Amino acid sequence: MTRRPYHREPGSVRQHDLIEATLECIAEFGLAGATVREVALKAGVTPGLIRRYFHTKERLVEAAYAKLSADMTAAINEAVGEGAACLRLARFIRASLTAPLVDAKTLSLWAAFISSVNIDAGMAAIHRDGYRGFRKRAESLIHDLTLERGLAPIPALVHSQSIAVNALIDGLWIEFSISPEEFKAIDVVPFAQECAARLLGLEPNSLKDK
Amino acid sequence: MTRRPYHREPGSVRQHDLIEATLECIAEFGLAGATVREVALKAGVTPGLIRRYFHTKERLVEAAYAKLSADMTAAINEAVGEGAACLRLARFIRASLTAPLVDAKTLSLWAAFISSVNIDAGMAAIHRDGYRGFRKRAESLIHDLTLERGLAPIPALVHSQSIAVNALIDGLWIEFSISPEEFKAIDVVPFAQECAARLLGLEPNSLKDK
DNA sequence: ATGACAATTATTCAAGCGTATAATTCAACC
DNA sequence: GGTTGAATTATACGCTTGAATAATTGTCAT
Repeated sequence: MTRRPYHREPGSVRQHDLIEATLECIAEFGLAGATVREVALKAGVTPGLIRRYFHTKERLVEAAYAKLSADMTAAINEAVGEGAACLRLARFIRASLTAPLVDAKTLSLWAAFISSVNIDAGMAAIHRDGYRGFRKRAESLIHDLTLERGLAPIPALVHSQSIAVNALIDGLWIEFSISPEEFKAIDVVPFAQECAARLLGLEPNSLKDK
Repeated sequence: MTRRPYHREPGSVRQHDLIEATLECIAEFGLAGATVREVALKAGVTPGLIRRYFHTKERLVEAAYAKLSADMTAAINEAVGEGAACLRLARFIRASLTAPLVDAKTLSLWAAFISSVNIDAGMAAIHRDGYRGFRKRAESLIHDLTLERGLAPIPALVHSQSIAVNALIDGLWIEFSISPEEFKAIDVVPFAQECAARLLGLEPNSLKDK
């Protein structure tokens, strides 16, 4: 048996690699398959480093969830960009319903983490943070859109509209991520944009981004 | 150490108890926490019985997923009942968005199973069966509703409408199951019924069941 | 140069896992 | 009323797990 070559890396790189390896392991083998040995192997290090940088496996998994949540948020934020509210909302819908967000592995990861939200208080806290941001962003887009149409935003109405649009997007995201082959016939992005327009009482083609 | 009293039960009772105990364990401790010992303890039997009735733990978990899927389907089917299509669809929405379907533990279970659909072929097959039935039922309700309005159902349109309504319901189901306290201000059933009416191009109050 | 120290690897440990098998219990049959 | 056999319990086994600790390596200040 030969000793693994000793190789130093900055702590931030090690943490990043371990988190990424954890996400890959969970996506491939499930939460139970993300063992310290498997994660370390995939990250190209020794299991002891997990203890060094995350103290326990539990904290590593929490960090991985936080990373996934942040990555998904960032992907959408980046896609939304600047411009008219109707255009930003259309881009918001597009980003939510195309790769990399729509992806079987991403859905597996999301489901694995969601399943532990009711079990683990730490995971629940991470979930709360990420999800609230997601909802608030949709709400602010719809708020801006209302202003753009020359109407006075009624907070309660904006709130409920954002819940409806978010639910529609979430549901489509799940269905298309989990069984893309079942919905081949539908072009999900324009379809979702039209549905959202209906929910908001807009003309069907007012939420296109292309 | 005292020997557990020997108590015979019909095989069907044993299977039912073990499946129920498995679901409880997964809801409480996650998939990884549903060990043969914990499940047997909760079912009031000895771990050996799992092997006897399900051969492996894997098959027990698959049976538990099938049971959850069947239970959810049955709860909705029972609630839909008979009557006018608009009434049945309204009841379909109500049943999907109230207890026992809307429940934190049910969501935990569902997420745990979904997270293993991409990993385990057996789970994928069970998922496919259950989910297809769910989609087909919504589709047939919308089909009947179209006829009821005196229109000729266009298959592609019915199909896409059912996808949209299903997505809306799924999304609301998840949001309300996972954080009911965040949406206290909204009466989800009439809200969902109005949203579905919008998606289908109906008048807002045409999908009420009460 | 070298000694201290942090980073990394290697080893060890007790606990818990799924499974396999052996030992018991009870009811039904002849 | 023994006997057989299925249902149940109990025990044993090999393996994997997360964690703890020991051994090693390289860097950097002095």
